[in-house]
Amino acid sequence: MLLTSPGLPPQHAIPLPAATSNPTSGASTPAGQSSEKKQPMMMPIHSPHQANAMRNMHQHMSPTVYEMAALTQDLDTQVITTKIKEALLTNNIGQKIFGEAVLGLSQGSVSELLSKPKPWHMLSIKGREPFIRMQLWLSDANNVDRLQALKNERREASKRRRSTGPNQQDNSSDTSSNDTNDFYTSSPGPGSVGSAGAPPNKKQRVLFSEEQKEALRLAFALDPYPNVGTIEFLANELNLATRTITNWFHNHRMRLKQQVPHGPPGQETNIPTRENTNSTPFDPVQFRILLQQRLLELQKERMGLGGNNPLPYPPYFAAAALLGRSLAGMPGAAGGAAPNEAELRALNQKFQEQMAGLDLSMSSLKRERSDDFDDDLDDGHMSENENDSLDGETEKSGEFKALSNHAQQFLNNMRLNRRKPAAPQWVNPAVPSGQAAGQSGESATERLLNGEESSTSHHHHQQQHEEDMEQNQREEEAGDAPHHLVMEPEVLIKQEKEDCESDSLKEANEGMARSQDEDVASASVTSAAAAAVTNASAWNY
DNA sequence: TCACAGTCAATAAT
DNA sequence: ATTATTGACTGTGA
Repeated sequence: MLLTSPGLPPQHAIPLPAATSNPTSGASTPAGQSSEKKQPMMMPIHSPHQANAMRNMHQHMSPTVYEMAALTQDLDTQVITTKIKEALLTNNIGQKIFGEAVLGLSQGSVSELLSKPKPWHMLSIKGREPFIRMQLWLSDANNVDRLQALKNERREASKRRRSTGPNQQDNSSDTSSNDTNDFYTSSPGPGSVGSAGAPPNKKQRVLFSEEQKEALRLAFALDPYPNVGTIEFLANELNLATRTITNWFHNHRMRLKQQVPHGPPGQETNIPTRENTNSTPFDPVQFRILLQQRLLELQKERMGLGGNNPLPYPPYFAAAALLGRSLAGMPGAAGGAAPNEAELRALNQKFQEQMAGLDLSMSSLKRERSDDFDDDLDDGHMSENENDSLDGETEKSGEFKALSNHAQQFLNNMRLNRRKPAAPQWVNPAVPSGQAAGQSGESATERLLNGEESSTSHHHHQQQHEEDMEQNQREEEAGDAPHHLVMEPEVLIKQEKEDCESDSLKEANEGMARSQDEDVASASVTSAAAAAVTNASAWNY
């Protein structure tokens, strides 16, 4: 039996560099059923001793972080991160070490978590775990000391290594990792490349040029949920892989949503916000025109003129949508037929009017990567005459001739599929039926844990049916079922509204919370659990 | 296959 | 040296 010691952060994150595939899914997974598990389980368990020692609380092991994350309703992530930041700062502890040792996350992730914590109700259970860990860490008396110790340890290790020559993989202290190693040429998957053994296919992060970014932002403003046709069109225009385009859209959507968590009182920003992105279906012609303008401006700005004004975007979006709507009503535009000059001119006009008051200037004009200005906009003819394309009717013909091809076919596959984004699945409890989450096999467990009384309690109150369940469960625990805690409480916090209702949870929480100190205050994390976890030497120190 | 949530990890910026 | 940003990837679910 392996009791997963609750607080253990997802181990690794330290050792394996590239091997993204992750151990978690390891062997299991028989053929069929995919229903993988994820979450905390299976870790090597250091020290079998004490493991079961403490864990007698009603023979129920203390909740795992996952469970806590699932059962905790409402936690102020902002407060937690503030405390953490403060603690790290005053003790001179870096995000890197904190992330690795406490959260099991990389520096970048920690940074994001700390600086832009998503509100609790927006987090999935998985996403809540780091916050639970932070909370637990905060309530750990020796938290700082331990990290400090670890820090020293590492420093010495690296020092030693440096002086003793290149090889010599430190070792003593489990927590190796460290800077400068990382070449584990292991790069498993693709294989093919590698060969030379030297440059393990690095990741090579492709940087977009300002122009490309601008184009993407524009496209996003016009249609945050582009369909395949649009994606392809963009990929073509910008000379990027479609995969890259979709990645960008995904990332952008997510990151946009992530910020602006405040402003609770009414006031829903009109960020794209999922599906019904009504507005127009994205018109390549329109896109080109707008883009051209943007690029011109961009260029202008680059050449001195610092008329730059920040924040073009949010407003920009609204404007674009607006624009789109008006254009939609126009004859040829988006109609399907290649636009003629008159129309184009009209479009431009419209556009100008609409955009008149806005500031479309680039906010982030910093870091210009040496005027590669037009190299990426395919045929380059984009920027040729910067003599203010608008108004003149000269350049249109040539330019749009080229475009009409794209546009043409584009418009064809357009409007087919416009799939609506799946509903957000925050804390999707569910376990609707079938195997769903659990997968630890036995449904008994699920049922048992699921919903109300779940952990803690079985002594007091209720439940008609569970008598025997209890037993089942016991057996299971004893048996092996490592994960099993996959319980899926009826958290169902379902985004907005009703977010704080689920009484079942409340109950559970209360149950768990009985006794013990309470300095953790603000949080409703069960302090009991916290204590247990804490002294169970949970972290990676 | 798409969207999404989380993360990683290479770079940028401080 | 740290922290912030961000393109890409993995695991899920529909």
